[in-house]
Amino acid sequence: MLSDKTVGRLSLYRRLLAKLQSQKIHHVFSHELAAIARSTPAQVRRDLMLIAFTGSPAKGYNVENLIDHIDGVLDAPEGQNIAIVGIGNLGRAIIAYFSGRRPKLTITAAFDKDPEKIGNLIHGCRTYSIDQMISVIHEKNIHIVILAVPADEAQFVAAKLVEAGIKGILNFAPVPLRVTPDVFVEDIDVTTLLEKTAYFARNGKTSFSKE
Amino acid sequence: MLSDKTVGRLSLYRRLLAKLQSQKIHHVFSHELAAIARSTPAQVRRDLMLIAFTGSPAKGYNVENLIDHIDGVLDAPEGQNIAIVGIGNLGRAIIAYFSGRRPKLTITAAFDKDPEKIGNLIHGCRTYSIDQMISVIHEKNIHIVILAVPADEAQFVAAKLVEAGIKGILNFAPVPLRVTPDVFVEDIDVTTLLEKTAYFARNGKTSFSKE
DNA sequence: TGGTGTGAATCGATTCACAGCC
DNA sequence: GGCTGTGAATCGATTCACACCA
Repeated sequence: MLSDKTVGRLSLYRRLLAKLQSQKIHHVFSHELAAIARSTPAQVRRDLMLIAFTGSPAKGYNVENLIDHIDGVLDAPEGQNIAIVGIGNLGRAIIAYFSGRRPKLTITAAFDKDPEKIGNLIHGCRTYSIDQMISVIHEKNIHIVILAVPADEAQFVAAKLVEAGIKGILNFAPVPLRVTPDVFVEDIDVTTLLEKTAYFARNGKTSFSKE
Repeated sequence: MLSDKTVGRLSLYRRLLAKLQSQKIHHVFSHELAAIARSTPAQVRRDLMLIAFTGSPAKGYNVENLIDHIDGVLDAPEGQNIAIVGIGNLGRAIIAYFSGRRPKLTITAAFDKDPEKIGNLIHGCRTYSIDQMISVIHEKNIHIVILAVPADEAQFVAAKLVEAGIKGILNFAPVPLRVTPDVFVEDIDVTTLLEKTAYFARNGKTSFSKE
């Protein structure tokens, strides 16, 4: 299985390669891809080696083929449906941002506890009551959820999601979720990330210095 | 200098300790803190060792003292002002979220290019034109910026921020920023994180399994 | 010559394991 | 007995360095 870090970089490479493709660039060397991805040539070559993609010393890597190859690794051929819970500013921002961005990942349902919001369409995505969550998740064959609710509701919702058979949670709530071990949780803890930024800005850690 | 990972965990510990404090819990053992932080006892003890905080075998760590000690490591005593660029749904969500949350980190200015938004107050934070950015950043002594603009504007704004002498950027734009090496950049790449969640949800990586 | 693919070396972070203490 | 503090061992990720190729 690929490591967390490698999967993250592959996702980034794919996005940068799509940009190159739109500029009619058809081949790229590891040092070129590394430069735009803020990585190193050796890292790029290692990552591509791990997914068994090969280039040629003469022309480097073929952009189209590499995109297709990464698609083959990262995407489910049949696509994956996603739900989002919590339709505040953050939830709306996320729906707007993802609408139409990744063809194989579609946000197909939104949930909120506010009765005012039930039935609303946001970028074509319908809002349901949290009470309907488990049945809608089953109906729509959803296995991944974006959790964008306040901290004090996160664990309650997470428990329901586990009950509904969810396999992955992208968690924006600043709370370490307790879930069964078969569920993958990716935390986005904005407070911590801001505190880290403040700490390193103040203590002069640069993107390059090692100490 | 503390590592990135350690700083992140200290920020999390502090938040969890504040919760314990509000529950009138005054001492905590490394295995207890580890359990609520989803970490390990050895990791907790190592992190606290790195900031030279000591506990006692009999009672564990004193919650109040540890919070104060982490404050001393992470916070600037005089506080740090923060600006945010880009007042869409995401920008508003972030301002609302941080308003009053960390006393030593205050969002004191917002910037947007939309003339409609200039002058608005959002949770007490005034919106300025991007044209005024450099001078306002100097006036308000801001060294940290949250970047929440669309991908195609991010590099342009980042260049201006570097020019303004910013030392840290929390970057929500899905673009690897090119900045001078004295600037610390923390990326929050939601697309990549969602793709990672989808990949591991599909391939059955659990929070515990190692393979 | 200047790139790829990759075993080996290195580096950093985590975990083990145990001495010392209450 | 069960905890802390920490040197040593381990593990995982990155980087080096070089054989091989066009």
